[in-house]
Amino acid sequence: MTTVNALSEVAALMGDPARAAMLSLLMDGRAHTASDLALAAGVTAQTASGHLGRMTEANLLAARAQGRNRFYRLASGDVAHAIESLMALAGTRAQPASRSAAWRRDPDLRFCRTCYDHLAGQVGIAVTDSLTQHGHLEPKGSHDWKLTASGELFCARVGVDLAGARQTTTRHFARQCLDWSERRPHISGALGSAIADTFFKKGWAEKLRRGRTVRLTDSGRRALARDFGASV
Amino acid sequence: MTTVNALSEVAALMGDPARAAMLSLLMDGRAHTASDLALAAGVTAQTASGHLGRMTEANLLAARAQGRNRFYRLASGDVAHAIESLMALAGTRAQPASRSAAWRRDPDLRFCRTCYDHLAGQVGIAVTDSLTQHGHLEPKGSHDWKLTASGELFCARVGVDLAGARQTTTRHFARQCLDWSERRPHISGALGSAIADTFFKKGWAEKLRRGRTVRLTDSGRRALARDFGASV
DNA sequence: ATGACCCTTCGGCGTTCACCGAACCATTGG
DNA sequence: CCAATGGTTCGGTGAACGCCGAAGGGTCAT
Repeated sequence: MTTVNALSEVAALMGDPARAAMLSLLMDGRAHTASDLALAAGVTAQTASGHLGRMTEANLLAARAQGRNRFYRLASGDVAHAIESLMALAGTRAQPASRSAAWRRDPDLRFCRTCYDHLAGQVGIAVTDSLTQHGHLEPKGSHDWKLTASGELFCARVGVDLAGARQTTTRHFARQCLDWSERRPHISGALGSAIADTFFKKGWAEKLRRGRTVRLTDSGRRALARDFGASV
Repeated sequence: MTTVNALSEVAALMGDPARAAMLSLLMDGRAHTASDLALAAGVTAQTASGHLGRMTEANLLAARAQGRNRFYRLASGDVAHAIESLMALAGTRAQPASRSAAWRRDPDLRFCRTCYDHLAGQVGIAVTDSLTQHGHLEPKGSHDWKLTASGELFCARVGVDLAGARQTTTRHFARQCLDWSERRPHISGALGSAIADTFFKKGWAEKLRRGRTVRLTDSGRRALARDFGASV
């Protein structure tokens, strides 16, 4: 009974078009101002404020005041994961015709994007597949991965900050996150975040100014081939 | 953006308390009747029908008519995954299978009964599972089974009158029939009837005087273990 | 201070949608 | 045949909620 109410309440929060637009923008993992989110949702500031308050109240968002602005971000990776799962469902809703139409509309987003703080899309899947195929990563249960001994060596060689990822105790270490465009799980959690950080820090990838789209640089493409044995 | 609208639409479907209650019940992975779901949601049959129609339309549920009943189940594991992700946000977990009042009203009926002319209940499912797990039977489409070459040999060895079953041209040969109590398909059609006949002819099972309840004899229990590799 | 900017709270309006009563098919059993 | 059961469709009603205008409280500049 309680669990049912909780399900409907959180789903109803995501079920409003304005709130969904806000959440969609926040899927880039960055913090956005209230007015920025109002603009993205196509509503006035008052309306947006109400939405943001409710979502913060429900622990979907985390708020932080800074000067005159108020910044909102997704409260946790779990929230991003749930949103991604729902998007995966939405992708299967209308099968072939409208799928290919909506599919081609944003090929860059499909190719590489941030999902909260880790990589998603073809690149995210390529990284994950490389790790599993080389035995660095193994499925553990239905929601997690296990980093093997060879995986630890691999991280050290490539420069992934494993120690930093292990420091956070409040967070899942290696999580399976269902990719909405590829429809297969990619690596998320603290490890997924650390891997993404490596990509950004080494200049292998860079976030575009607007949206969740990520551009894979030439050196990133070479790194994928050299270190991961993958091509995209 | 198309993906935003799709997100809000699917989330809004889950956001209604009545629909959430239905989905929560369906998380047990089984198929449930429309009235069962109406009861679980605490709404009338008309209201439930509307909800179920909308969720089926959106490919969240799959419907299958059987006799007077209409069985609904989650359309895919992805749907279950998304629901579970949403439940995780509220810190609660999917509830295990809940036993209704009708469930324990007649344990014998649940154990073994006739469904028209073939076996149903735990025994019917055990027989069907044995055949599929040994590669004798394969799903064909969404309503039929295919009897493999090894399945033909198995029938000959156990004494199922395959030739007689093949004679009837007016009837489906190997049909999937959704089990009322187990909520999974068991074998029906001419082949299911022939298998049941074998059980009755060899004294493995006998129909009780009244009702559809069937009693599995001791020799039937041994035959299940010996010939089918199953235990109930 | 004064204005400009950002955000929130309040109140009233309008649309949406979940709900049920009633009536209408379909299947089954006697 | 008819009665019983399960399910759906239709129409009207009521409440919930998203929306904006107006007003108020912070924060930063000049």
